[in-house]
Amino acid sequence: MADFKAEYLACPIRQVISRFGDKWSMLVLFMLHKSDTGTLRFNEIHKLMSDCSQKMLSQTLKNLEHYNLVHREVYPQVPPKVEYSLTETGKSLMPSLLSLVDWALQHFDDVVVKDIVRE
Amino acid sequence: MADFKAEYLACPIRQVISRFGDKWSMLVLFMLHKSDTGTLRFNEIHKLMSDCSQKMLSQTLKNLEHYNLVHREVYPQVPPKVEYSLTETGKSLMPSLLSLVDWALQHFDDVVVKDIVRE
DNA sequence: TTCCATAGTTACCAAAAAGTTAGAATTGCT
DNA sequence: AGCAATTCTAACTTTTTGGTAACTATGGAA
Repeated sequence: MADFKAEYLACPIRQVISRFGDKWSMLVLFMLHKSDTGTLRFNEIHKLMSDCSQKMLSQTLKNLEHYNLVHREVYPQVPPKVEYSLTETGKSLMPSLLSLVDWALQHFDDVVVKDIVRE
Repeated sequence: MADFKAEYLACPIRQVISRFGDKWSMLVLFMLHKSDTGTLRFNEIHKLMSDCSQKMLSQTLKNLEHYNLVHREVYPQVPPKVEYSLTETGKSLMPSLLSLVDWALQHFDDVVVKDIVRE
């Protein structure tokens, strides 16, 4: 997350990658998209992505909220309840993201199996 | 680049991100796509992406070749000449990638200016 | 003979990202 | 008093990524 002035002049790809190209962001967006109700609580997301630590999930959600892709709704209860959902901007990213997912599924053999078979 | 068995079971997003979500891969693909002839030499790419070091460019190209997104053609000359181009698989990724670029352009204000103005 | 160009590689170091573990905060329940 | 539930945060460590600068190979040209 550095050098924004340089990126301002550079390609939009750089902007996307540097902000959402981390290990978990796109996966979180996808989970929210797939959810029936459109919302998920912190622990629900965590269960869906159990290999993501609480810390990383929290960090990822904060980042997505900062960039206005995810909305965070806090209910003043004890124990706390926080619901996450996609914003309109977040929703607008989904077609592109799903397109990437489709590509990955179609080219699974070219790209993924290659690494697994190697062992 | 680890833990492929886990990823095999996981979401295709993970597969894409873990392989091409680095700082330079998508940018290289985009440059090859934009090229008139469809091919670019090492130094040509380097000039287009001058803030990418030789080492990183070399590494990135090697990775993209490994995953069959980029074709590497060596001409046995001195000084050496090596031409890079997109494979069919590489070309097939472009619509999704361009869709992401469009999204970034459309949501520039929501996402990018935010960081720049902050200073 | 020394230099040039091209396409890299290598060794070393710094920075960033991610993981682990522990614990904070709240309040009702037992 | 002690515990449970939920959503985090802090301190620390490890892993991964990226950057710099110097070096290699080749054969023709000056």
